[in-house]
Amino acid sequence: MEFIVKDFVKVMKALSDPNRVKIVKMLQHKRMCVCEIREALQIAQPSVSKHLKILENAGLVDSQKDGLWANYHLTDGSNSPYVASLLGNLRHWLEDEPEMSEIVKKLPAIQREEICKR
Amino acid sequence: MEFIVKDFVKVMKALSDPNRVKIVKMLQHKRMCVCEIREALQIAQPSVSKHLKILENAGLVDSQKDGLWANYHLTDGSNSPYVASLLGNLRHWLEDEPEMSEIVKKLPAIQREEICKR
DNA sequence: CATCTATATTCCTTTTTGGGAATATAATCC
DNA sequence: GGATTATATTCCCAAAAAGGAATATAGATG
Repeated sequence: MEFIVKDFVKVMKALSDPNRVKIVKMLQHKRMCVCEIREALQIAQPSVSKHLKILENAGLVDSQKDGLWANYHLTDGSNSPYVASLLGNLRHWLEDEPEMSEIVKKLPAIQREEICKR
Repeated sequence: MEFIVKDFVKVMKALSDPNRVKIVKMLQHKRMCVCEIREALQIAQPSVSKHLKILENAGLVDSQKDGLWANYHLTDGSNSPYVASLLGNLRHWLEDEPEMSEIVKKLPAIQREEICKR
């Protein structure tokens, strides 16, 4: 498999938005559905869907349908060395960052059943 | 030193443009002035200067004035773990990529003295 | 089948980005 | 000092990106 500049740029672009970086960091902790992410980031649902699509196209995340819900999770990066490396590094990068810590702290309180239905 | 999401995003953004990635890859081979980069990429001089500024602000490159010339070179990445990691990986990433190989092949022929004066 | 709900898509607006022409700046050379 | 030259900056335009409201879609449930 041949990787070209465009593939690399696609991964960099995917990670060059604060909200998308936050999504990746959150998914390190648990798989999440769109409305959970929406609640954590406090942005509109279509925006979340679009961010997820960009991350998916870059090979960073994948999703699994479960009834009405779409559960998003990080990939193993086996399809791209850039994805593998970045996801690996992001395990420790930004781990103690204030903005991230705050969101991660909120995660356990975000329960799908209580948040959706809106 | 504390690194926040914004610092990470700045590095990703800097590397999310094909021309800037090419500049980084070229600088792995030799320090270059603006007009040499301009010749290699075939884009206008102000565009080169602006790309270099973005790379510089992200901590990826630095420059040294030498008379009229500004010699740009890669940093050692000691100011940011993200820069260090990415510059390290980019030593081997895209190394045999067709678009990159072509540019690198042209590098030796690009001589400052013959190219400038335009 | 009608309704509800989670997500995706479309559409529109605002902001950001990349590009180049023109201009400014600073160093060199006569 | 005046001309030349390499680079930086400004300005403007076109394309891309991010955001949300509205809408479409698909699965679940009565």
